[in-house]
Amino acid sequence: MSRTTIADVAREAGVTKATVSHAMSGKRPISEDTRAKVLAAAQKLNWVPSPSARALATQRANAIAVVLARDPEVIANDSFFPAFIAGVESVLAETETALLLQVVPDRAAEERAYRALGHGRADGAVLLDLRDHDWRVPLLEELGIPTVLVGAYEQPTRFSCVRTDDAAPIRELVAHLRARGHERIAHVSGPLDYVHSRARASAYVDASGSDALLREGDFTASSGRERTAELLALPERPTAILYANDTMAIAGLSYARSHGLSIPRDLAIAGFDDDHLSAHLSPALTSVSSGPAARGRAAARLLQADILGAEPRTEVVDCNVVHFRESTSPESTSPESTAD
Amino acid sequence: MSRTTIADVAREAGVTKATVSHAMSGKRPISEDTRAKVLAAAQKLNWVPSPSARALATQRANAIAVVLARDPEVIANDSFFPAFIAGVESVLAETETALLLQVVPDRAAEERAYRALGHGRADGAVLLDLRDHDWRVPLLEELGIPTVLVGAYEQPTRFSCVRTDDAAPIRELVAHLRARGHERIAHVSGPLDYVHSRARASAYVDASGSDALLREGDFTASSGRERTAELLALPERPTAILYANDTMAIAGLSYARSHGLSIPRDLAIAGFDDDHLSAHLSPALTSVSSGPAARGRAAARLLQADILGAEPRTEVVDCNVVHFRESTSPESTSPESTAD
DNA sequence: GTGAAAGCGCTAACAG
DNA sequence: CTGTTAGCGCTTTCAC
Repeated sequence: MSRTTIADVAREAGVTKATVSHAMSGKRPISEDTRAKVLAAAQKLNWVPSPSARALATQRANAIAVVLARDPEVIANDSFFPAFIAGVESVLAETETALLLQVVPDRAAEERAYRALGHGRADGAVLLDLRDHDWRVPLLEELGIPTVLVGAYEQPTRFSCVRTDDAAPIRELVAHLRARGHERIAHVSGPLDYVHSRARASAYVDASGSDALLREGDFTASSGRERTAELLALPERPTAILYANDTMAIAGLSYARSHGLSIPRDLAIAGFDDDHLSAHLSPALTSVSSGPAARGRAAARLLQADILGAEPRTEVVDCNVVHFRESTSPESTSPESTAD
Repeated sequence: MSRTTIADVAREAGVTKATVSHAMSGKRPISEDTRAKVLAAAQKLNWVPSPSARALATQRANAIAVVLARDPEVIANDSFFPAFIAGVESVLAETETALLLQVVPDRAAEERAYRALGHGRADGAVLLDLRDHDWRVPLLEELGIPTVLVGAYEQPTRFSCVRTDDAAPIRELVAHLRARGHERIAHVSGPLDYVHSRARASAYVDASGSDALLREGDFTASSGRERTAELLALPERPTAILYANDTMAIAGLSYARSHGLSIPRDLAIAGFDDDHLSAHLSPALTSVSSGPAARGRAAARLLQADILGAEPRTEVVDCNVVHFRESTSPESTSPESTAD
């Protein structure tokens, strides 16, 4: 069961390990003759270089990492994450780079995970769900690990960023609802310590002129239900609710319906992230497609460039598209198609 | 920027590298005194062991791999995969094990990826979407890499398996439709070279008594649309269609509707994998929840046990639940809740 | 153009 | 109970 190593290949080809290494990498001139012999030997023995040995010697792992502090459960019901990962992988696949996905239970484990990256477990990291003064940013800066921040982040940083204009679609939605006569428009946000949740929430407050109808959710269906219940119990209940994701929107929709409200007649509803089935719901759900795949691709590209020594830079990926559907507009009735 | 190593810790604690190593792992008796000194030094220097050095020395990577030959695009629109990964991660998180996800463009790259695992890039592999006489199985057996097969596989193997009874829910669906007077029940399957697709298709053929209305799809919305178009163009068109996933079912549903059919009156429709939004569609989609998270957890457990030296074994995770909803039964009208 | 040898950071015999 | 010494498989000086 002992694996074949570079030494085996060298022996088979009648050269030294150094020659094999250079014949494969092309990092120094090799005669056509010996290169052919080496290639043949490697082929014959089915040799692949050991990633850990190479990582140890070069400090390069050919992998990038995503460390998640979220409950794994959330991954399953989130429409952003899978599409984002798909976008990342579509870029990584080109260079046979792997994605190291690590879910950690607590802060200590999270920190350990990032420190381990510095030792050639991965060459870079993607940071999602940033918070204000996120502790991970200075840590990774200190460790000197190439990193890309996905989403809004206010503090100065020398890392690459993938940004989107989170405020625009919210303004657009509020305007759309206003135009239809809605005056009490509520917002169920994501956790407000996330920068992106807060950016959207404050765009909402700006556009609607008040935070009286702002409620904080946590992206789960149950929080969508609960915040909706609170809002609908108000003496002057809202006539429209914007949710920070589709899962909460649908939970809210179900709740409202089970309490006798008709959507969108009695209550208009909009989601965020545009799950691929949202266009097919009844009523079709108005939602904002946030271009997760495009953002994943951008993040992977920036990170790979950074790893290869390019200057970090910020890229604004503007792929937010509001899909207006039945849940906010009684008249429109044909389900639209979703876009990436 | 030079990382702190075990040597730094040893120096700081006034002991040797070996002592540090053993103080951390507990693999040999250490006096309380020195252990405390070592721990303090490690803490002070924020030391984490280098995963690649450790992998090189122990042949253990503390990671397991999932290599995907699919188009990344498919990951984004698949409801099984994210939930499965979430299940896997929920088990791995307990032991700070990472998941190495690698998407490969072609067969050669796929083989290289598996061979690289043997060198301590990962300790084991999860195989999805098995085919008959899948070449990956003998390869991994030869490489001696602990592996778990998810889904049906007919050939003998010494690897662990996570199985489910794929036939039962199909039989149940066919019986359900028969009881409602349907006589021409069609099936749009997944690619028939997948063992699980074929298992379901043949259960369908057995239950329905014929393969005249069996069509092969590929899990994409467009194939759902096309196969539906073919079926509905038949002189005697089916009155019910079972699809191998919800994405195809919904595409079929849209197509049928746009051609003037009412669901379920003119055409009953059922999906598979029970996307978390399917219960909220209109009509709510009858679908089979295949317990992806439970299967992910089982796969991770079996694999970890195998890695630690346990005998491989087959576990039947029976978590298929058919959710009968409006798309197959005119009378039932309240959207049910989904379960894991 | 190629070989020899050192070393990446860790673990695991083997001594004491 | 702890120190010494080899490697794990690769890359990379430094010689030739």
